[in-house]
Amino acid sequence: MDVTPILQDLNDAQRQAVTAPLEPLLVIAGAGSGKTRVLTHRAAWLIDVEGVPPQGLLAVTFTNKAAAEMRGRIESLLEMPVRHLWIGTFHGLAHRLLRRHWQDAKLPQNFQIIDSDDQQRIIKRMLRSLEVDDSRWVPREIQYFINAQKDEGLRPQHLHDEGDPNRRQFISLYQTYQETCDRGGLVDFAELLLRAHELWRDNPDILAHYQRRFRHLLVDEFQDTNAIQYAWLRLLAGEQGVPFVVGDDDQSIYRWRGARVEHIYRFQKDFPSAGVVKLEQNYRSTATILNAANAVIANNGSRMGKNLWTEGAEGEPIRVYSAYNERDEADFIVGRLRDWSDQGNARADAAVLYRSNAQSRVLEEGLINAGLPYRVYGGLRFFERAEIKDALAYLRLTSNRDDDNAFERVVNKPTRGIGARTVEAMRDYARANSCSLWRAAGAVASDGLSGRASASVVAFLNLIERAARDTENLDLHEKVDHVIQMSGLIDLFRKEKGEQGATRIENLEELVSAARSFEGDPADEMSPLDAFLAHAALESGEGQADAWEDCVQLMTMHSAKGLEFPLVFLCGMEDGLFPHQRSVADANGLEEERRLCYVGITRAKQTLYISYAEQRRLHGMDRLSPPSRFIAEIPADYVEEIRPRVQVSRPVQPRRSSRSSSLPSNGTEAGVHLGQRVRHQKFGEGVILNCEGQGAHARVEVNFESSGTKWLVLSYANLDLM
DNA sequence: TACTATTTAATTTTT
DNA sequence: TTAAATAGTA
Repeated sequence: MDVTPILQDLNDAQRQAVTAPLEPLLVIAGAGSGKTRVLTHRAAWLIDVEGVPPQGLLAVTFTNKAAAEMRGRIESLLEMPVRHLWIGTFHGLAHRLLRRHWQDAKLPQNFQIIDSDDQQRIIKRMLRSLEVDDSRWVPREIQYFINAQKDEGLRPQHLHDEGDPNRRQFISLYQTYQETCDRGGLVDFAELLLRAHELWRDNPDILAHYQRRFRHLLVDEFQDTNAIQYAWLRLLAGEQGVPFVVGDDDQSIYRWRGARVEHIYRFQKDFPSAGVVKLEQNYRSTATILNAANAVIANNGSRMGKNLWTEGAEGEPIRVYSAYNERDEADFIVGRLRDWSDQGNARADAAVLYRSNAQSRVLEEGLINAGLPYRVYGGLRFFERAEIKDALAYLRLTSNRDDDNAFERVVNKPTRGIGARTVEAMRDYARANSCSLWRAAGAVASDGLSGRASASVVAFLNLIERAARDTENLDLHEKVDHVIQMSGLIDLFRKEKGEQGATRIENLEELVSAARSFEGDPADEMSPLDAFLAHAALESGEGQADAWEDCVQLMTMHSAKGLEFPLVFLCGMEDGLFPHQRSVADANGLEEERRLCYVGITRAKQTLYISYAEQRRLHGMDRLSPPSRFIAEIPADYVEEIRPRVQVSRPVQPRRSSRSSSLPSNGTEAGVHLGQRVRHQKFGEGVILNCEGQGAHARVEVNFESSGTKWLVLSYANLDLM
């Protein structure tokens, strides 16, 4: 056996991990240290060298993208397709199990997956039907509570109110929510994991079967596992299993979503024979960037401890820009991006990272003005679009009449004379007889509604029945197409004014072609339609968007995890924004923010800019905030300040001071500072954004309220201070 | 039922 | 500021 292809191009630590004995192993993989490479080469090693059959291997990731990438890389290493290899997300694999063992999992065979949007609708509907005040019991909070419990593996019966009436209400709502889902055969994301765990826990023979089959477990992003995912892995590993887990405790940024970095520390206790390998050699960034990242993260306590290093060059210093305000910051970034692009670099190699999505706005404005193409990550995904969810709701109804969620969504869309009143009557009936809305609709239509309303309801019921019958034997994409045609959605969107409607119709067409290219797993015992619906819920459709023009990448630091760019901007680096106000209160929160900063810094390969604004307009209010404390944690040796920090003075109380003095025409001294309000004879009022030069050549950049930003020579401009 | 006014709240997000 | 959700009106 020639093991060269598997082992060549691996460094010592990587090779140690890949060729480790068949014992549990924890790999601490720093940013850019070849994590995916180790994972995929290990898989190839197990199959090719250790003789593990591909079906004996289970690989788990968090995103579909990571799963697809892993499969692709393993296949190209082994130079063959590995169909029997189970690679997937926790949710995808759990789903697969539940489909196979739906009876033992106590689910109806045609159970359907709901996303968090559906989940929230169900909760709102439940509150309304229970007549619970939704301003006191906020749907979002209830949703969060329910998911948090499920993430911990807890059912309502495991919870105690502890004498707290508030908590009692939450628990009771959780209970009701679960009953609603069970009645409709609906499974939310957390439920997939919880059910899959219970399936194994309560059925030792099934568990034993999978334990025998999957001796080798490969886990990616191990620091992001939540309690139920970890419990699931442990069950599967049992006594004989060989988990190979890869993670980085310094990149754990999803605690608020239930992820517990502690699992990394716990792993060695739960698997005493486990070895540990640290990957610290970085192949991505310059030494300067790595040193900065190391220095920042060193301020966190409770780490495994790790120090990234590189054989590469020291590189450029990190440039820190102190902007006057967010517009100035955007101007600066756009200027650099334009230079980058003008120098012949790919725009897609540049990324602007920020803490919160709202920050993209100013940047976008700047980029539009400069005519630089850009792409903002993190909008609605394909399958989350309203029109797509409408169409899917029709499809769901044809597959499962009892899906109340789908029923409510489209019963009057397009409007067909089934108003709030009628729906209310159906809800009442459904509640009184604990049946689905579908059955309630049938009952109410024949007795209890006005003739007109009744006719409308019957027409709707017939429409769905007819859609189901007519498309029964059609191929999936024809079925999707037909149901969309029959639904009347196309006409509805055609009437919509503006481009919106046209876009929606295009998206519906796209849905048909998504169905055409969809290939379900023939091993699954699901109808192609159910498989497609599950696919739509589990893969929100990131890959749907194709072929982007070469453009600058805008995204949050969270969504940048796992990516890398030659040129990176970290912007909005101000205390209160980053670290975020809501996180600074407790030490855990602050440490997570610091890890996020570590993630941000380590995205950069060559050039890193950090910027902050002295003054920022947030929620319509101007706020002054100090630079992020994380900036000060970067040793000065690695930093080059582009413009020294300028102190912005708080605006004088009466905003318009009556005494305005003329500027001295001979220089930048006395009274000219960034943020100073000035008035120009022609351009009106504005704010100084920038100054440059001295004496007769001194110039200032002023942002005028009515005429935009301009550079003016001080000695000619005759500005009045205000 | 559709459009308009008012209110409210505002990290991060994958499945 | 602004986007979304709700309440009120034609």
